Amino acid sequence: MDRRQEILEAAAKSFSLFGYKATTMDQVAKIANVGKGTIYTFFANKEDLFNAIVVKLINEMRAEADSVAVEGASFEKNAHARLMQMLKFRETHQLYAKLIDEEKELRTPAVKEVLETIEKEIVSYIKEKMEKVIAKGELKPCDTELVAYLLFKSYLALIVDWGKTHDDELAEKRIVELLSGTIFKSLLV
Amino acid sequence: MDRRQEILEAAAKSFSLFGYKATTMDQVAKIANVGKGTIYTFFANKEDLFNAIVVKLINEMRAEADSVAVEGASFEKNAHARLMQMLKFRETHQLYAKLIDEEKELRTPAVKEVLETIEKEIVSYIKEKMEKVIAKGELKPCDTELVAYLLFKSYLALIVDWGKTHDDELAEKRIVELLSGTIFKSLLV
DNA sequence: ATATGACCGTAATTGCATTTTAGTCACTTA
DNA sequence: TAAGTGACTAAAATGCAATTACGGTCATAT
Repeated sequence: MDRRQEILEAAAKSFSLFGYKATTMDQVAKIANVGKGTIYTFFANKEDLFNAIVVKLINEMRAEADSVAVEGASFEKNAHARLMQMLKFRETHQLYAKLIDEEKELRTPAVKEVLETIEKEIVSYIKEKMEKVIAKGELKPCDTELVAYLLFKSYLALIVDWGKTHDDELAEKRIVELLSGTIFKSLLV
Repeated sequence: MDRRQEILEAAAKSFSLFGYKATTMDQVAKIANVGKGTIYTFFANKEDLFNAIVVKLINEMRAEADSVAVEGASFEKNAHARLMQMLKFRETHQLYAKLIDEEKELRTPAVKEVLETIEKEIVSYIKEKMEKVIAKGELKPCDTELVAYLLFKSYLALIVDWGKTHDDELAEKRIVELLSGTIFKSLLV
């Protein structure tokens, strides 16, 4: 079997299980059943290998977000479903969850960078979907970059941050009512 | 002069200059020109002394936020001015800025707690102002707790977070246009 | 009655020896 | 002879013992 692929799978497994810092190149080589030197014929260094794994993660996330959208549903419904799915992905996806934990506990710089990349990806994903819907005339034209950013940050605040400083989680219904009545409403034509 | 007051001033000075962790009780005693034991006749422990200082900080912040509001101006105008002022206060106020830095660098638990307290204070301050304006009939009744939280988090995202992952800061005008057209608009009767 | 600072146990820090790790490269293998 | 390997190296991380620094107390002083 293709050595590059074996290495990618081994690395994905190890990063998911132990995080970036605690994954060693020897470890990956052993899991992939290749010599350590072989890894360096495909990837420039550890970070390069890591980034390749993260590209896969981003694709999986996009696929999952796409899978919950419904053809013909309103922008609000689909954007909500997509954002909720991506935030769920943060906790569900073993590697993503591990990286968030590592960023909080270890402050590994490579991990911080990668998490920022993923968040930027989420924002541009939302922006992209918004622009499609604007082109269809369902939404008013607007500062899509900023609105997408605001939407993402709002969901992050309500779904993730709220729980950290309050005893009870927010009910999804309460969130929908809030955002439906404020941000989403104002975007309609 | 009143010993309690001397201690408070010395502590404020030291916390502002060196942060929570790097401030020692011996240090405070020396600056205040009292014996260390004297501090403990007024404050149960270091954290208790720290909290007393933070209460002062919160009052200063409220005062500054109140000072930029204009009698008779719209909720949007005043809320914007107040939130901008409080976010400026985060960077301007020596102690507040020091604590944010210490939380980022050192992760001192007492500092984390205190920063959460301050943020909760900001949210309830906004909530309080909102409810007054709703009582006057200028705004629709709504989930004030959540809207205040959303407003605060939105400003934090646009003013503070944006700059961390983008090269350029957001122009205040662009922010006003975004929020005016989305959240604020939807709150009007 | 109030204030003090020497004192105590614990936690943090320092300096150093040891181990681990990313990345290389001379050598092997097919 | 092109592709693959793992012993090797320099640098970084870790573990550890000795030392220092700190929050809080309390017997004594004012």
